[in-house]
Amino acid sequence: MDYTKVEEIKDSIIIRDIKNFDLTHIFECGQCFRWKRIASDNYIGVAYNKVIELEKKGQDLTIYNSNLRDFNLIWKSYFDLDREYNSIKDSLSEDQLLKKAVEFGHGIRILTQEPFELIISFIISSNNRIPMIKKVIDNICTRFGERLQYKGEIYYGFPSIDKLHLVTLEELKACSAGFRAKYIYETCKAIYENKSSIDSILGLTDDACHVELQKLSGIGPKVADCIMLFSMSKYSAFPVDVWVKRAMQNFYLAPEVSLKGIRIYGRDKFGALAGFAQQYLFYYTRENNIKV
DNA sequence: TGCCAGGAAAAGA
DNA sequence: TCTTTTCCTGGC
Repeated sequence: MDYTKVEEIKDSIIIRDIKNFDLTHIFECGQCFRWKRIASDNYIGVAYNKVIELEKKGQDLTIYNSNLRDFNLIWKSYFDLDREYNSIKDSLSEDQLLKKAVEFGHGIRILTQEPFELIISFIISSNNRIPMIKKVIDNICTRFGERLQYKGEIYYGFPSIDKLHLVTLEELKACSAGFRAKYIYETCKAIYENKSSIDSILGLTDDACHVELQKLSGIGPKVADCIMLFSMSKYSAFPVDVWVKRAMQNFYLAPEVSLKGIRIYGRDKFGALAGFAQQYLFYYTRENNIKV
């Protein structure tokens, strides 16, 4: 457990002595798209149809617009607070490059986000840049999500499958999804018609989950790895995007090794902690703009 | 204007 | 099975 205690104080909760927790590291490491930076120690975002505001002061984290019930039900697992990141970091730091990456992104935590939201979000991420991904997701939420309020501002939750499967291909295109609109449309249909049940995918082993996710339209190896890592607690996933590819080819492998080969090597090298290793590597190489 | 970034699907070898 | 081409959008 990476905190000592939780207190509820009128519409907010305070988590004391929180360890391995940095808002910037968590929200800027490419795993989520719906958090808005107010300041380095202050973010507002929407998850599980709730708006919350986070503020980190010293070693304490305050979650505004929440309560103890939601903390136990949602936020404790969302922020992966029961996990001791020190042991993960110590283990990964035996590798010299990883040691640097871990020091750089010392406050990263892997979130447990909503699987359906992540399936759609990472379909949108394919061949797409982060600002554009955020814009498309925002368009979808604004048009089809539940309307929420906080401090007089309007926010929108991510639409449920019950809502999104009714949306037409044209409406999805109008959200600037481009060629991915068709993938979203088809995947929503498949999930809604229960050809592919999210709950049953959740129960699979990591390898079976990776295979099963790729049966959905618009999901290949990288997107499947992201979904299982960021929403299904399957930590042997090793998403290989252009940044991780650069890092791996630069520091561990020959330049001609394929994406598939890089994934196999990463999972073999880092085992059950591959997903954590990938996150530290991704954040380190992207923030430092390490290319070649 | 043209070119680039960014993964999956479909076509080709 | 592996490799190449096409898809869409915003920014330079």
